[in-house]
Amino acid sequence: MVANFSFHINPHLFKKNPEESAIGREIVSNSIDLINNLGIENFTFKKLATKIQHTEATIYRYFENKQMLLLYIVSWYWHYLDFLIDYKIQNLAEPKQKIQEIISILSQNLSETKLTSYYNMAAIFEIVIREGNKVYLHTEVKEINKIQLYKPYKDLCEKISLLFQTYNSSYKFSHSLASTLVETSHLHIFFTENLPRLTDVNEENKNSYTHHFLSDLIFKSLN
Amino acid sequence: MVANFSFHINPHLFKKNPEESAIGREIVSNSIDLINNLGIENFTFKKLATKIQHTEATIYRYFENKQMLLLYIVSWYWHYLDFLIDYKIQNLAEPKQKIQEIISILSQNLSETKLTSYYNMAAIFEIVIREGNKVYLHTEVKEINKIQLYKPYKDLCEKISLLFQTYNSSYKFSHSLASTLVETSHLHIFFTENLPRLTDVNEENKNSYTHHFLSDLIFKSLN
DNA sequence: TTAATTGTGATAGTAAAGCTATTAATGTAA
DNA sequence: TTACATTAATAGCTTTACTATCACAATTAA
Repeated sequence: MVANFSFHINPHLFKKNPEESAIGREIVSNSIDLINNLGIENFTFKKLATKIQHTEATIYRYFENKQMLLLYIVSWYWHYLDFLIDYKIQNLAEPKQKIQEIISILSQNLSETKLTSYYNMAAIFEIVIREGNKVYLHTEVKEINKIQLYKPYKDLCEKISLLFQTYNSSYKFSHSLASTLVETSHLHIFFTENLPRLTDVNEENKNSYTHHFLSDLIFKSLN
Repeated sequence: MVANFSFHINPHLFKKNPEESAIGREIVSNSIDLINNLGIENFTFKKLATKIQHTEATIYRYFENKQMLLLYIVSWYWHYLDFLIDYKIQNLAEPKQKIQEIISILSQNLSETKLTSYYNMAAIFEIVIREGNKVYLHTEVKEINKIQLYKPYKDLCEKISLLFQTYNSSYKFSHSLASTLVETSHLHIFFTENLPRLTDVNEENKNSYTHHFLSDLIFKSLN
């Protein structure tokens, strides 16, 4: 399926809406590739400017700094996930099936769950896994939270949390379990690839490992 | 209890061992306060140099860059945790009690579990919670892993994992559960403080919340 | 005792990163 | 046609990140 996603993005994320001009779209789309290749620490607006044949100052007209651009990309992912979850579970009858589907999406059995878009989705996933929690793990978290920039993440957790409640209304930690599911899925995809001794992955179970672990974790908590 | 911890720190972490000179100890001890106050992104060797009345170049004689200094601090914490766990569980008979004790330590019911040291322990904890996973969430993770700089973290997970196995030998994800326990404890301490809607914390359960959630998560997984 | 060696921190840089004030060009409205 | 507003480019500045070299003191060697 090919769709043109357009989510309501919090205007505090940018100085000028990058969706509304060709240069803006070039900035976002090329930054996704560049951040993925270099990592956010080595990524600079200068390098991006060179890549898209414009000047640094032009990029500063759209984004306050590279951290805001990263948050823009990660926000886009949160909205995308929210949308994808709705899309995937709408025809499933049982809460259990819906939860299983969410776990599948987060474990990235990608071929089946991916929706394509204008952006390089594989690069966005890698960015979110490696850089995602840097958008809140810093000293300005409270100020950024005040202007609602983490709302899409909270909404996503709220959605998953409600499903958990539907499945087992006596469970006391549904929000925590939802955020833990999202965070643990990202970390585990990173660990299985880079630090496998922090997991129990091996050659045989490689493809399904993260999915199995997350299913075990979530359903044992909920039952 | 007051103790003078001295762990075997991997020599790749520094250019010159900071434990072996007064200036080296000043560098580490003051960097802990400064990184805690500024965050690793705003922390610079120049600011640290000003604080300790020496030059930037002096600091560069000890540490390659601020990321290595952060990894030094986080490594110190991993060793400390490993030591503290041994110290706290040695007199406990049952695996269940031992696991409960580890969860207590990680939930930071601090007053009881803290061992004091030359360094500002409260600052180290805050650094680990906010900056800890930045030491591996980057593009050079594989090179750093090759020179064994994550070994103390892996050893810590191995220790916790073995306890899980003793408690329930049929559980298949003991390493994953160990790393998830450590990571989730850090994230949840951060969330309850800064992004409470990602959890189910409230005014009444505030103090014990993280501990309850982690206990529920771990023992349901293991039973 | 003097000369050579070694280990230390200080000085003084450079290149890149991060950001901004000003100017120039283009499009729109009166 | 002129005034105004929007947008990008130019050129800069400050800070960060890092390094080459120097100076000094302690140690050792002749």
